Amino acid sequence: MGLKMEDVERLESIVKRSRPLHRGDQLFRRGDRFEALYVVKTGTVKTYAPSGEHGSEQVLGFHLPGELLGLDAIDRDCHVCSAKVLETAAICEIPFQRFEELAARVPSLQRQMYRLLSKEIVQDSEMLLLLGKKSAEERLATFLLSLSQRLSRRGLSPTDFYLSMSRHEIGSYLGLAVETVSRLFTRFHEEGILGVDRKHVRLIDLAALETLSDNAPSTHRHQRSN
Amino acid sequence: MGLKMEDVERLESIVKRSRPLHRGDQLFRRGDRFEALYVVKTGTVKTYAPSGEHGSEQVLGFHLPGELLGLDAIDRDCHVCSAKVLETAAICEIPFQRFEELAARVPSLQRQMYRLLSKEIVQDSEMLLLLGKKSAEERLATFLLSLSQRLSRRGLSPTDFYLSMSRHEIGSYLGLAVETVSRLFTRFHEEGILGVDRKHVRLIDLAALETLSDNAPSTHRHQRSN
DNA sequence: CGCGGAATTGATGTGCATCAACTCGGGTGG
DNA sequence: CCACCCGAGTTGATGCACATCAATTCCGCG
Repeated sequence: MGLKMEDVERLESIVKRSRPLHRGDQLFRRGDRFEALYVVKTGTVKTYAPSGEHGSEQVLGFHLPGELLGLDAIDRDCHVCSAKVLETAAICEIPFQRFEELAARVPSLQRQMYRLLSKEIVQDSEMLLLLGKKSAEERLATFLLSLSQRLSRRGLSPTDFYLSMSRHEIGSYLGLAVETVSRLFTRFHEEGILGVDRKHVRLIDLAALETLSDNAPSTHRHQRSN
Repeated sequence: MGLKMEDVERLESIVKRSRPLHRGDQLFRRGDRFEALYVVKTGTVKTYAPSGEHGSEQVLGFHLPGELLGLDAIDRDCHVCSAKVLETAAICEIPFQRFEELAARVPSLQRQMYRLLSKEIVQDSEMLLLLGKKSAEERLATFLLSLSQRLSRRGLSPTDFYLSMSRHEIGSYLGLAVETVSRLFTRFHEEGILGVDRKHVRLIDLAALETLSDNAPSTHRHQRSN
């Protein structure tokens, strides 16, 4: 992380460990006053925002162990999206007020915070590219690879994992209809790229996925060059 | 801004004013070492990243007077996108190293910086919603309204402005083909929502645009509920 | 065991990309 | 100052990727 041991300790001294949360629990809601940032220790959390008025929602992200959420709330001092637990989760809470005071005295922590915020921006812009230019196939491939990499970073299997989100949520996140997501899973399965059993996924042909993810001439597709 | 006068002065003391830049000039390129953040004083700048390998690009944003760019580079210490001047521009440069030192001593500046980074994240997530769920019509309406608001914030006319970007760039930014953008301009024009003459735009029916922007039943459209 | 939401699968429709001319304007050089 | 050119923009015709609609099927759970 680039932090000294003593700094890590100081950081930990202000962190609160929350009781375990369960599927469906809300971590925070759109409009809630901004109190703290959250770090996922185990489990999965999704962030989402309403879209239109007919109750539909846009999934903004999935947060796996080791990942931070709540950064959106700093600007207006209140959350602009909601966060819901998808899979029994342990979450740490970092009171922002106190964190800020600490950061002001610890340059390396400050730096780290800037980096995190910046990384978030970079990731969002990768997502813009995905939504703006990629085909359905490319999107799902990219999504699966992203999960794979993020899990492996935490020492979990990069090829064998559990999708704690529904097909519907995957679709919303990727800008696709549920049915399209379902069909793609089936197709990837048939093509021997992955094994699917309900919510368990086993990535078999990583190389193929990467090819699909970059630019995907499945048959001889029309490039969306825009 | 929420900064005291003296703090503003201290900030200004580290800012460099660059010579005027002209259409086509590069402010920075993907891969360039991260040195500074930039503030647009006048003119317009676009940020973009390559996409695929066939030379096409994804436009990531347009930066108007008063807006900041370069935040993406903090994370990896190098720029992950390129920035090009669209319209003769005056740009201020904020050396990040020195800014960071100053911010560590000025809490209000620190706070402001966090806010800016957070705001960027919020805006990106609004863009995700746009690209993930909105129709072509909604996208263009949203885009025009966004320009309108941002210009008026700077005291410029919110209803009468010049598009310094090409139709192609608008399309890339909104995830649409040039032709679609062109057709929409024509349609909005015919419907009396705006006046278009080449790159000059005059917003006539703001209310209509806002309706279109939120959710657009042009005829009796199919909701993309995802 | 039986209900209900999630997922799959198939049939159909459509919004927008793509392909293809054509026009327009602005710059260049004769 | 006009003829030419070339890239940007417009407009029309066509096709396709994916949404939408419509049944089933498949669990998970009370």
